Amino acid sequence: MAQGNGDVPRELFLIDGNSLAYRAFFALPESISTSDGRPTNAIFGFASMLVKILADYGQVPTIVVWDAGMSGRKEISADYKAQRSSRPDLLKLQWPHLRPLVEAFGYRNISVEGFEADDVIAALTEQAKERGIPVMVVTGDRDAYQLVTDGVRIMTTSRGITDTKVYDTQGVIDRYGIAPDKVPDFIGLKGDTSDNIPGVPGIGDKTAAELLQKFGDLEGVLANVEQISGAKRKQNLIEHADAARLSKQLATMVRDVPIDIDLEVELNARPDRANLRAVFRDWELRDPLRRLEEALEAAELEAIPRPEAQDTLTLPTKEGRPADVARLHGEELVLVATPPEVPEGELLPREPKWHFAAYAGGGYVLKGEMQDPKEIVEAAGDRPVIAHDAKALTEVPDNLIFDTEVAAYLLDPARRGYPLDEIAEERGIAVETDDPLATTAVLVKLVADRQRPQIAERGLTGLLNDIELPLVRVLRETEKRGIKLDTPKLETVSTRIKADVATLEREIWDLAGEEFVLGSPQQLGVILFEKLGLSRKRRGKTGYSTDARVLQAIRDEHEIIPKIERHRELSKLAQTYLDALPNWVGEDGRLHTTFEQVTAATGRLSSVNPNLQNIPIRTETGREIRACFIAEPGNVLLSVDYSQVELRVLAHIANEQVLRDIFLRGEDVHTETASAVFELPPEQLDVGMRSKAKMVNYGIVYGLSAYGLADRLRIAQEEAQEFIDRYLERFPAVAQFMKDAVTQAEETGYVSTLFGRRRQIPEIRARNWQTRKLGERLAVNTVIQGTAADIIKVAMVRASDALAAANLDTHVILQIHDELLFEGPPEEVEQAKEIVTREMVGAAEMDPPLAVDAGVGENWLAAK
DNA sequence: TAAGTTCCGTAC
DNA sequence: GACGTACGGAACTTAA
Repeated sequence: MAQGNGDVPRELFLIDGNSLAYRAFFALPESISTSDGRPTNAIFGFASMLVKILADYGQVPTIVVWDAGMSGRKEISADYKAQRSSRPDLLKLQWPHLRPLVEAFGYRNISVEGFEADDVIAALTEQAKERGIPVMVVTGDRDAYQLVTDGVRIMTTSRGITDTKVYDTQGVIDRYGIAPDKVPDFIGLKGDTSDNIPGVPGIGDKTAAELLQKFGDLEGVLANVEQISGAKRKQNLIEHADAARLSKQLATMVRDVPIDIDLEVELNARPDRANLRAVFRDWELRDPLRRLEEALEAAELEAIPRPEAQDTLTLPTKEGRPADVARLHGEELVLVATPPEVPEGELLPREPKWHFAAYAGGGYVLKGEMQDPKEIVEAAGDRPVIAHDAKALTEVPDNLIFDTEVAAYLLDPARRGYPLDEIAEERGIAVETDDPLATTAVLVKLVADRQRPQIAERGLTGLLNDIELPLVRVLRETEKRGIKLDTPKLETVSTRIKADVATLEREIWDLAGEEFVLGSPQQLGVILFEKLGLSRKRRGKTGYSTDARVLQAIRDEHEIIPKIERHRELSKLAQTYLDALPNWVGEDGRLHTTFEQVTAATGRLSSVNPNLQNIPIRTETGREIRACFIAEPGNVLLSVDYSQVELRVLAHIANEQVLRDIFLRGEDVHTETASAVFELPPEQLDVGMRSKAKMVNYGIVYGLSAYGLADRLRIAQEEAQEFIDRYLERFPAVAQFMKDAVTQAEETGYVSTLFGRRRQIPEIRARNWQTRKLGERLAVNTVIQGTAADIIKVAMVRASDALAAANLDTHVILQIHDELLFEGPPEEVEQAKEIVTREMVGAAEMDPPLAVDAGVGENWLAAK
């Protein structure tokens, strides 16, 4: 097996096939069988155990060893394993299928004529030890504890078949009170009923361990029998001394079995997935199959990043200036940079120095200091650049051809983060230099080389090159430009709102009869539901729920409730926006958010520090806050947002003609949906019908459930289900699309957007019903939300490019999922609007086509 | 005291 | 528990 220098080889699993098969057979009811009546309890248990090992330890090299004789023990004792000679019929039927099962896992079956499995295991363990390969012996036989030593562990099954325990040397001592090498002496004294080894009568676990601790080994015990207390025990030891010696002999594993096997070859086993699934299906091992799929997927994720060989790469570094990157030979230049450290207690160092490192694949890494990250980016010129989170360089290189963080995101968008050392380590990449930053530079190069084929295999190249990488620069420019906040206006709003909040607080305290922390749901719950005795609705994990829906439901029960609702609304706006936003204003009077490109699992962007994607608009006070986002004097804001982009995506992907026609006719989609579902002309619909239809439309996008819809529509679950059924009847292609998305997730483990973005959905194979249902919703929602995300990303790049190409001074300043906000001179806004509309509508060819609404204003509210 | 969790609410 | 994706503030809990 290929191993890196100094790497510990992977643990070799040696499984006692006979022991495991018997365990499985007796542990599970004989009623377990296939639908055509073939018994499968042993197969089920055996397979479950192998899956369990796969799940817990990954694709470990494994050899399953079978008995092929008695290792000469019958000659020693005619009674040895006497009761096992009659293998039950039901087990006999299953026996021939166990070896093929093992092979399907990619594991090796071994038996040596004339020898028992545990002796073969003992011999293999010796061989492995000589080669420094750690071993895990899997067996139900206690004899095998004698093999345990440094680098050799034992896994035993207890109660159920897959309920396992692992013992190392200390584990054996803790469990039995003796060292592993004394196990034969131990069994010699106490016997082993399962193997018909007699031992000494009256001596069990405790006494055997006690005697061995005192006298060392069996011979020591027998030699000192006079010192042993208890007349009966002494007599038994004397009378059964020879039986004890014989028992010890039987329990001692033979370690010199002649085996011709190349362990190095065995260490590379790989499961034959198709065959494995077929075998599991054939034996109708439904539950084990589900766990198998989970384990295979996990093993796969582990297997991809863990390549065969990876030695630690050691490289020298050279000090230099940014301009020296020109001397690095190699086409692609890796750039990394870290900002100046701010010393404790100081605001800024006197001479802020960035550190940089650059590497191009040659014999050394360039490292050095600079005043500004621009220096290194400028020095790179138009040379192809690779980085990990290029946006963090503050200046995006002209020719960014790869970004390891973005690539890692495309490969697995549902992860929480992509630290370089983590994604390198997963790929078995190790680098050493004399400088951490230089090491980072080399890691980026090696990781990129690993990721490129993975990106290509999964069809993600276009998404990366045409969408995500160009977007990096656009996002960075958008962040830099920022958006102006009308701080004085925000201040006046803030003063007024805070006064209102204070007034409300006093009024609420008066009504409650005591002062309490209004912001504490816990305290509020006590006041409302215990002191005032209002009707309790839902309970959370920790107490009463006091959320907006609960408050609304009990609004008429007490005059305190509307005040609390109002207080909630205003205090929320005050602390989240009015208080927080001014602190983020830069020296230029503008807010500069950071767009996270590798955070949302669906492909959406997110916005942090501050989050400018959740600025209020729905309530009146919220709209006042939104109006504080303004254009620079002399400029205007242009807001262009997609109209019903997700439902259009749904109509397109699902190929749903009825829904498509609604858009083609240009009608209001929710009204038309209501009309279709309620079978009424639009003019006969009441307001409630449209809002219900709207909720169902959104529900579909989110992966509708009857419960969720019932909850939101405040109707019975049955009624909600009926409503959904009618909807899906009217839009049958939508129903089909949902099924297809779920099926794809089940079969492949992931779903894809229109642009090929992938998201793994492990939830779909969960054992837990709730989690599986969640997986189904994720499958549906990710396709729609993800495709919409792809589209606006394309639009953002296209619009930005087109505005620049037209020499306009209008620039994008925010992206809010389905909306792009621009700022520019009023005299060019009409042209800008045309360009942006054209580019957004043209971002994807769809049927129905994309459509946008545009607005212009001095502030964001007015522009919407 | 710091870090993590829960609840809640804002956006799309 | 409970229809998707986010971020974040405050209260509260737990660890050190």
